[in-house]
Amino acid sequence: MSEPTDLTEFRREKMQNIADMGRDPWGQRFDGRTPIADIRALPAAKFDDAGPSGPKVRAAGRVVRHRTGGKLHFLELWDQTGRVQLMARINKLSPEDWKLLECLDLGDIIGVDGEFGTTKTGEPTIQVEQLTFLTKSLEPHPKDVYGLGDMEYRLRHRYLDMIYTPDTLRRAQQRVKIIRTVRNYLDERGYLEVETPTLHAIAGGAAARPFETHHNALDIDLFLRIALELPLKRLLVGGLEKVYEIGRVFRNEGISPRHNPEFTMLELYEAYGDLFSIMDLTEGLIVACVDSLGGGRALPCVSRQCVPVVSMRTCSANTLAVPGDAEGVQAAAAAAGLRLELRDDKTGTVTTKEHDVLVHELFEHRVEPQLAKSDQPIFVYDYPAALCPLTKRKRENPALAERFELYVHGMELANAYTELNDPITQEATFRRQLVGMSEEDSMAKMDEDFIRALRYGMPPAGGLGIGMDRLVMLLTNTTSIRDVILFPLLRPEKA
RNA sequence: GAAGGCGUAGCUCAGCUGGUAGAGCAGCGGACUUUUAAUCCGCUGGUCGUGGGUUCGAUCCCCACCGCCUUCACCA
Repeated sequence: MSEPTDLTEFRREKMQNIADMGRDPWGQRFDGRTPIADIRALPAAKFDDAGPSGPKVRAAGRVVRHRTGGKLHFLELWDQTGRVQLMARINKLSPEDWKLLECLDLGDIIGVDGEFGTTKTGEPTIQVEQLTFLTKSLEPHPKDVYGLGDMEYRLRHRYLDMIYTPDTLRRAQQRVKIIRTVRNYLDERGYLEVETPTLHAIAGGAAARPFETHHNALDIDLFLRIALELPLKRLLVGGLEKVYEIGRVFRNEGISPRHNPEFTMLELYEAYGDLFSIMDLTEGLIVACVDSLGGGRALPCVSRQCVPVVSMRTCSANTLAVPGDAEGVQAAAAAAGLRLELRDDKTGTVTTKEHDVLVHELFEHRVEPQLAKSDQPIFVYDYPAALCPLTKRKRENPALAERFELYVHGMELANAYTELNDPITQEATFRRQLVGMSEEDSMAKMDEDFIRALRYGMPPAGGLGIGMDRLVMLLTNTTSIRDVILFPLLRPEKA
């Protein structure tokens, strides 16, 4: 990548010096080390050459600081659990190890054996007695005290970001905890985790542009999945009563602080449930995730009483003061600066937007910003049915769908339905969606097999989708999805 | 896809209506056995994102391109 500079030349020289001493610059197996966090938890007394010695420890890690002196060096050793100071005194080391010490650069990986204790100033420290060289770092490391400022640099050198931006590693570890908590929570309640295909012949289950690919042997075009929904519902037909999948989905759309082209989704289906049983589950699940990180429940996401359940209609009416009739909505939409017409760029056709679409746009433009101001998580329900093709309609009002979304700090965190299991209605909504769809979107073809599966009979069910990346963002208090995805998509560097 | 901002040493950043670049840290040499942003003395380090243009002269002004960031659009 970068051309050799003087800085790397010096490191190469030192690598050669190490090899000339008969040490391996690339190291060997190193058994019996203790994680630095565990070492720091040991009882530590002040070093005393005359008195009894402290516990002998072995640690391995990366040198992230060093303060050299004539016959006394201080270093800092870093591993994934933390940092600890090393003290190297010339009279405690063999002459060979002292020579090796003088070949160390920032970023080298070493193993140490020594006594654990504290220095004069009380700093927990390993007094090094034996030094094992494990890996030479040939690239100059950033000086960590100022941190890494440039986001592009951090993303293109994520490995350095993990070492020198403590939050990056911490969040990666918290992400693991959260996902494991979700699995445990669901497993304990009898949900089966399954894996369904990533390559789909028809990209269904959501309305997003898919990535396209091609299978050579079958000579067919395939799509990376945009949702997990349709295969999982087939499993409900097949008799699995509680299923979930945590998997990567791919959407060929814009990149933003809340969107990455590939992201991790939880989808879950529960036979004989509905959106309210799912609401309970969602709360329990998220609370379990909050608790898994320790640090208490900073978010008021504890019980149903604390979580307002807001109807989209009520919400719209309160915030916008419009009646539920079509004229009122149109007037409010116009006042909000929304376009009332829909133009198809390909055909040039101009059509009036449907009432339901306008309600939804009003919601997004006028109500969502209000939700963002709320400290409380909010379940929003009573979505216009036209916006929810996979959702069962309310029996008492078929214009509304049995769907809720959970908003936290204005971010859509979860999306749930009472699932539509009526194949006749399902086919009709699919057909309605496909009418007038542009050529570009025609890959969202009717999934005939899914309809067929419904005709065989899918039990009434509740379903849930949670964007895991956004959940991690929420629980780790970050505002960019790039902070919770270790390798977000970037344009490749030029050669 | 649109608008705005940014790109200077290994890292973090200065650089004044245009006179071919500075600091701290890192690095190199030296001193130092209790430092922890160690300190002290000396030194090195740059195709100022890339390519054009204007100008006697461009890091600075103009154009194009590349990359990142922010907002918007897309994302039922």
